[in-house]
Amino acid sequence: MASHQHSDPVAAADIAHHVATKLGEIGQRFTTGRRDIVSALAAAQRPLSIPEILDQAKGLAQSSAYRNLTVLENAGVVVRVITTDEWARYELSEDLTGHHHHMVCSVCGSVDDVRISDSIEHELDAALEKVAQKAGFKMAHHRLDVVGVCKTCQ
Amino acid sequence: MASHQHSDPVAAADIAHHVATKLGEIGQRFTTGRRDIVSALAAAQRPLSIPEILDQAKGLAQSSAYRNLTVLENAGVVVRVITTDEWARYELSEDLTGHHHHMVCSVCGSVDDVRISDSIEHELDAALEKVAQKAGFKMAHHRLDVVGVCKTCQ
DNA sequence: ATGAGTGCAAAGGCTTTGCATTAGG
DNA sequence: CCTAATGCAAAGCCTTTGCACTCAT
Repeated sequence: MASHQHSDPVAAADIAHHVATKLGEIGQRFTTGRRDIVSALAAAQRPLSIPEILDQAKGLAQSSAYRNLTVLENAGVVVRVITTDEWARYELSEDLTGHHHHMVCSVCGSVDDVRISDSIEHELDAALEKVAQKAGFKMAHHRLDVVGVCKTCQ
Repeated sequence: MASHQHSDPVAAADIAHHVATKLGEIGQRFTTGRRDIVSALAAAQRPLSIPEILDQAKGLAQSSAYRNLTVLENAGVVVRVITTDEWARYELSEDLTGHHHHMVCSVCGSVDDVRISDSIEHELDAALEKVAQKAGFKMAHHRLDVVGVCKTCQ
């Protein structure tokens, strides 16, 4: 067993298989449109907005993108990410990418992934669990963002 | 000087004065509508949605609420909070409330304030600053949420 | 064949904006 | 008085939904 470590990300090559399985579990097909979306997200290594996804999944209707992302979210392979941005962003779930956080640029709205040490994650979770319990709140997970100005916007 | 400690919150009684000053700095008046909004936010001790604000600032038009919140945000006394919720929430800036985080209920969307120890905040900032620098990102601050299920929804 | 998936266009819902009116200094 | 602030209603913008068509099983 991997001790207190978070579960490891799925290897890139196995993502498609993993997604197909998860979709199958809720009676959904792994169609071309969904395959394109997952590929775009897997390649990006950061949360993508709908326009960005549509750029890479040429031929996919905007409404289908929204619908498919909802299906993928229900299947547990995609997560809707909230930023200061006007529009929603999506990324593969941490089952596939591993636990990480985001750096959000307050100027251009871009978002990149970052990871911090397990020891700090662990301490943080312990501290949050403590205050959550005190409030009768059942913690599922935490969300941590670095807000600032990206390299390009400085 | 208060060492590494984050700046202290402004006493409740002084909030109005502080807000008036900040508004004055950008050439804005502290009108009745704005006073009502600030009072509602100060009393709530948690981020409020526009509907919640309008409930307490009776007589204020929705459009005025949006406009005033934008003005207050520009004055640096109000912050727009991002949650999983469909609608925006607003709270007084940390200048007034002190540094804190949020517990977001994934069922009903409610949000409550939480605070964790300065030592962990400090460690966290150090770790985030490190990864940010490595990416050429200029960190302004961090944002941390506990996501889970609130007392009421369990 | 037969229902899921897709595209297109229209509808929704929160937020923003235009314009005439009101009020604070 | 004179400009900022407000209310009301219309417009915007991202997102969702309806409906007919297509594709895979």
